[in-house]
Amino acid sequence: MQVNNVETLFQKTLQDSGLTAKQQAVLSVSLNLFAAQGFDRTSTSEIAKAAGVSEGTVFKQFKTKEGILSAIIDPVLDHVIPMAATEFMTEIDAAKITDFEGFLAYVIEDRITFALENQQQIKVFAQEIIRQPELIQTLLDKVQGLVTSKVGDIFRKFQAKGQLVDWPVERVARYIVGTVISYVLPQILFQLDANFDVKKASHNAAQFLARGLAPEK
Amino acid sequence: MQVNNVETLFQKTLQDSGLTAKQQAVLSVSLNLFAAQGFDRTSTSEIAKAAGVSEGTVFKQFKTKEGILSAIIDPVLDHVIPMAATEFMTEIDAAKITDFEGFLAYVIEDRITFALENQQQIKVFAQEIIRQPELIQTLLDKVQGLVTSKVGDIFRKFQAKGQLVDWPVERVARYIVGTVISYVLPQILFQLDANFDVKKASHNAAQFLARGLAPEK
Amino acid sequence: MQVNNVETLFQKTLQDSGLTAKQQAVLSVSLNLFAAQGFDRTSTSEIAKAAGVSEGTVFKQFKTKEGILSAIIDPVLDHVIPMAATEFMTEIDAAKITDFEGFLAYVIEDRITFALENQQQIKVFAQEIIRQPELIQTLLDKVQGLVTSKVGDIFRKFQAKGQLVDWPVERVARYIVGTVISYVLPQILFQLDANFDVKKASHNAAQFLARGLAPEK
Amino acid sequence: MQVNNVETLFQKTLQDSGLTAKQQAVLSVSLNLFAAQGFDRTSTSEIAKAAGVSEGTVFKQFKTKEGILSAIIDPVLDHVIPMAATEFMTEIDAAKITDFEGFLAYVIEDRITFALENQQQIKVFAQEIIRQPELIQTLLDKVQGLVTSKVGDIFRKFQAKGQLVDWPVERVARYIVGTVISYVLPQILFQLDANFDVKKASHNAAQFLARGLAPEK
DNA sequence: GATGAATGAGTCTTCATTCAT
DNA sequence: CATGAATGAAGACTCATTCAT
Repeated sequence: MQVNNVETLFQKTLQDSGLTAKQQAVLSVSLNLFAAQGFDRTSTSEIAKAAGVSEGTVFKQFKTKEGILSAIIDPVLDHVIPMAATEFMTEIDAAKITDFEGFLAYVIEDRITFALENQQQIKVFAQEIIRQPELIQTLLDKVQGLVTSKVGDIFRKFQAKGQLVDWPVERVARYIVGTVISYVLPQILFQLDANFDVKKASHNAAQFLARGLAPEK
Repeated sequence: MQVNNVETLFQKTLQDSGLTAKQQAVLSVSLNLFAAQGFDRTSTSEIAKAAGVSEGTVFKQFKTKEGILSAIIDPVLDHVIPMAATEFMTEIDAAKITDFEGFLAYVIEDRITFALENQQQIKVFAQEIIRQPELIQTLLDKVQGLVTSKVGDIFRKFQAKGQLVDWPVERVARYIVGTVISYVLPQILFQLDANFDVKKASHNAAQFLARGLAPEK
Repeated sequence: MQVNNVETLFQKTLQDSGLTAKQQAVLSVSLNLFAAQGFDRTSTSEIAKAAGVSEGTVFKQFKTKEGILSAIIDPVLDHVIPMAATEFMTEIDAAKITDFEGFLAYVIEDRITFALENQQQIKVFAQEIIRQPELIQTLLDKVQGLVTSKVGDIFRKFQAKGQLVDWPVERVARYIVGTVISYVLPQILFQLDANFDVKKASHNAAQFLARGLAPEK
Repeated sequence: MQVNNVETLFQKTLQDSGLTAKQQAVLSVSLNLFAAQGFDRTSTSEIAKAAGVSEGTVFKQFKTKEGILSAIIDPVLDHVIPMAATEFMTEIDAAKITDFEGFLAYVIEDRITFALENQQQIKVFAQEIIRQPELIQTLLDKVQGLVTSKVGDIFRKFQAKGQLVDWPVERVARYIVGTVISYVLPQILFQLDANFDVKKASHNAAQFLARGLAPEK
């Protein structure tokens, strides 16, 4: 099964970025600190100390503190998410998965795993989105075009097969996303459930969704 | 239909609090500023200026900036939410609503309305929860005891009537909450949908949930 | 033996002052707080709270914080010390004490006792003197005229009797004062010696001084 | 004659401290301001302005205002005083000074000179001791071990020679210290005597002490 | 490129003092 | 007289940012 790992991709981005080791340390450390205590509660001197560099170095490359945040968020927005989406879409071979519930189980497990593996970035992103609601539009713009048509195709295929209710794509997507989030968000923001079972959660969610999205009798 | 309005309750709390008009202004202004730009990005001098009081006045009553936050959040935690939950529970007369989907539609509309009317507090709360994950446990503790048994009773009644699948209460609740959130959260955090139709949203959500939570054939 | 108790005198001053009970509480509490933690480190709100009065009351009578200090120090300067000095001088009956060492022992014990009984005022005074060196001149002016002639007379009497070296009054006084202080100051500022024996200390000091101030052979 | 100059030692400590010129200016200026107007009455902005640096610079190095005080007091406690004591002890060659009064005159002049040359530090120290009585214990601990045995030896030598009364070391030391203080303290805290004659004062003090501490006939 | 000392605007907070009730 | 809410100037301290080395 495919497991997207944004961290790896992000780090590869780092290496390809031409940044020195110290600058990469700054970014890496900033990601963790921002995720753990928030952007506003993380000082640049804290970053410098944690990264083992001077305070000047932090600004040499990124100009401002916001610049560090951008350097973390932008590549996610520009490359990681699109790339992940593309890979994801490519890999989905709807033809092979004829069963809608099976499709859901696959997708959900994949996305939950993805999310859990990238808690840090998601946390930073989530915090930033609260402060900059326009970010979500940017995100939607990036992903939507890419995903919509493909997802729409898939949904239509399942609808044609009589496995999916005849609702608009957005509505169907909303319930899927909402259900996945009800599992993922508590897990990411607060580690409530220490022994969280991704497999079981995905199966349960898929089961519920398949029923709720089954076509009218 | 009953519409809980936390704002009214909160302001009543204010009036009963023995706070002077100026102190209430501080709290009121702080709520709006914290919601709009976040706790960390709101300075006490900004609050003082917006409330039309001196900076000393802000601290005379609330001791610290965190104290203001507590004065906003604590009553919500201590009174508003329990009170709202009680009222809500009391009002639900499961006997009258024999139809599960009707029950859901009622509950969902009520809660969406509640949430939309209290965007500010919820936003402040949401931001604070990210920084203080233990808050959610406090919240759960407050509400759970109150809600669980009653909700459990209702669910069991619908299960007995053959309108609700025989899943654990938590699982059923999770899907309901997740679905509601998928409507409410975007609306609160980013005013994406200018002309959001609560009635229609509630109906749709209830429809989907009733199908997903229908008993096995 | 005569024991001057400035505290009693001070409190009598208070009662005669026409101050209300609350105002007296303010002064009394201020004395203790100033002695314990210093003038600068004691806030007026702290005084108000400790005295059980409102913040306004503190200023009603004494106008400023410095005013409180003055209300504590001035009577000491204006009445207590002169009165104590007068009493002291009056009581000394040099004629009866023909022995210089006996005279010293008497005086020293009396003054040490006096000092220990009035640690608070002395501490406040000491702290204030460091900040306002001119205070000591005021103090000297008050006491000197009163004491000098009398002390001078006594010294001259002992010199005439061949029990006291023929040095200027100031020089003799300096050694006496210095020696007494070497016993008293550590005791007042830091309670070093828990079981301090005034009687023995006085006797020792007198013995030493009598030898050092004995006339040349 | 040996003249300890703490100021020089302190400044050497500064130079060895690796502090920049600006930081040294902060310390130097703070010493003078603290001595002149007290720690509590000196604001950090005042220090910054007087030192010709920004307020941030003051805190960059010393973290807190108390940190500045520590940076002034600690080296005195840790290095200057022990060093001065050692030098002092080393230099005393009791063998050469067979006369107890001569010994006293030497010692007293040396210490008075030392004190007068370091008025500032002593004033700051004195003020701080009133607020932190435990400091004196620290000071005693530092010096006592160093001094006691040596001083004890010297005293015993003079006692053996029949030049010093057979009293406990502490008692003898107390009178010497008390007498010296009676000359030094007024001079340091209030510049009462503009043309103070160290030589004469030392001689007088030594003369008095030698008589008071002469062995019993 | 990296350093870290220096900056100064800005933050939270305290406190002596005033004044309407 | 007494109260205590309100004030605002000042205080200690932080922090993003700059720049000479």
